[in-house]
Amino acid sequence: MERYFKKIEEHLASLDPETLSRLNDISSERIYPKGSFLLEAGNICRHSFFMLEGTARKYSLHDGKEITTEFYFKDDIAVSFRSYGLQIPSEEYIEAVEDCKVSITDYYQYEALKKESLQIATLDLLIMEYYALWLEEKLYQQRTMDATERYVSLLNKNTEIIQQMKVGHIASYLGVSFETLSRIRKRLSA
Amino acid sequence: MERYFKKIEEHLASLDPETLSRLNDISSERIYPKGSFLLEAGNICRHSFFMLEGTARKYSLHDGKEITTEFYFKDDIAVSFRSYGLQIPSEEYIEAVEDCKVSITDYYQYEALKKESLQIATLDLLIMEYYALWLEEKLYQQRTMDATERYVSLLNKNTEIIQQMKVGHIASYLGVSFETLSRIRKRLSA
DNA sequence: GAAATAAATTGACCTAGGTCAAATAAGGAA
DNA sequence: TTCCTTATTTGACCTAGGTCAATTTATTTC
Repeated sequence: MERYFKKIEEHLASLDPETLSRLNDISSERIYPKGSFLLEAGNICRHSFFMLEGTARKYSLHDGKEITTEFYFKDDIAVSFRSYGLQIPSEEYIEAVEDCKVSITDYYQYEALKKESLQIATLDLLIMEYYALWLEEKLYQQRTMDATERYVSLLNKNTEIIQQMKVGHIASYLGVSFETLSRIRKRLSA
Repeated sequence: MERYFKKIEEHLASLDPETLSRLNDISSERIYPKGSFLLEAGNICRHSFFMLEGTARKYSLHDGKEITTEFYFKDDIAVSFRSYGLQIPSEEYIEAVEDCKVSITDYYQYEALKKESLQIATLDLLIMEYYALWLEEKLYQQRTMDATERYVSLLNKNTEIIQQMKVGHIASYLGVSFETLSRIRKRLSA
C-alpha cells in the first residue's frame, strides 16, 4: 500500500503549475464543526472533501444501526464513492468527528477538468486504484482474520483511530458488536 | 451497477478508430484449456485478460484452502489487480474453469498507451470505478446479509455462476463453508 | 462400463461472536 | 459540583455457521 502512496506522491510532484492552479481554481475551503455532516444520506454527494484538519468518519444505517465504513484524517479524501460516481442519492453519512477544515471540489468542475487534462485523469485513476486496493485488503481481512486479529491489525496500522474514535464506531468498522470489541480490548490489555 | 456498464459502453462507443486500433495492436488472442492457469501465485500479473469465450475464476490460498474471489464470463476482464497494479508477485491464481479464449494485453504497453491517450486513461478509470463499486457492494453484503441471503442474491444476479461453478467454489466466494452452502441449497429447494 | 477419484450431502457436535439486560464510568450542560 | 446523557463494561444466554467424519453421488479414466 505504501508503494501506492509513493506512486500518487510522485505523480502529484510531476503536475505542471498550470494544472495545479486549475485544480486550485475549482476548490474552496470550508470548516465543519464537530458533529456536523459533510454529507447526509438522501443527498447527492456533489463534492469531494480533501481533509486539511480534523477527523471524520463515513457510515451508513442498517436496521437502525450505524455501520462505520471509513475514517478520515489529514490528507485523506472523504467522499461517498457510490453517490459521487453515479451522482445518485447517498446511502451514507459523512460526519465531522471533530472540527474539520476541508478543501471542497465540485463534481462537475472536476469531471470537466478530467476530460481536458490527462494529468488529472491519471491522478484520479491512481486515487481510484488505491481505494480499490484498500477495499480488496478489507474484504480479505474480513474473510481470513477473526475479530481480535482484525483489531490488532488496525491497532498496528492506525494508532490514531484507536485513540480518537469511539469503541462503538471502531467495532462497526471492524464488523463486530461493540460489546465484543469491549471484551477483546479487555483480553488484550490483561 | 448497470448504470456503470452503460457509462463504459458509451465511452467505448465514443473511442476514435485510431485509439481502437492502437488498443488492438497491443492485444493478442490465446486459448487456455480447461484446468490451466492464466496466472499462478508467485508470478507477476503482466497481462490483463479480456474474456472472449469460456469461464474462469480467481482464487487465493489461505491455510491450504481456496478462497474464490471472482468469477469471469464473456466480456469480463480477468486480472489479479494487486499484482497487476503494483507489478509484484501475485497471491492469486486465475484458473480456466472451462476452455477459455482470451484477448491478452501487456501491462507495460497498456501503461504506455494510457500515458499518451486520454481516451484510454478515461476508459481505464471507468473500469476501475466499476471494480471499486463492485468491491464496496461485496463488502456491504458481507456485513449485512446472512449466508442464505447472500446466496439468494447471487442466484438472482448471476444464474450462470450457480449453473457452471462447483458448490465449493461458490461457497468460498460467498464466505461460507461448502457444507453450509449445501445445507442452504437443500433448505431452499425444499 | 467398472474402478478410481473427486464432489456433494448429511449428521453430530462445537465455538466465535451476537443479543439482551444490568451496572459503571465518563462527558457535558447548567 | 451535581444532574443528565451517552459510552463502556460485564454477565448470561443463544445461534449461525464452522469442523470433523461418514456416506452418497458424480466424474474421470482406463
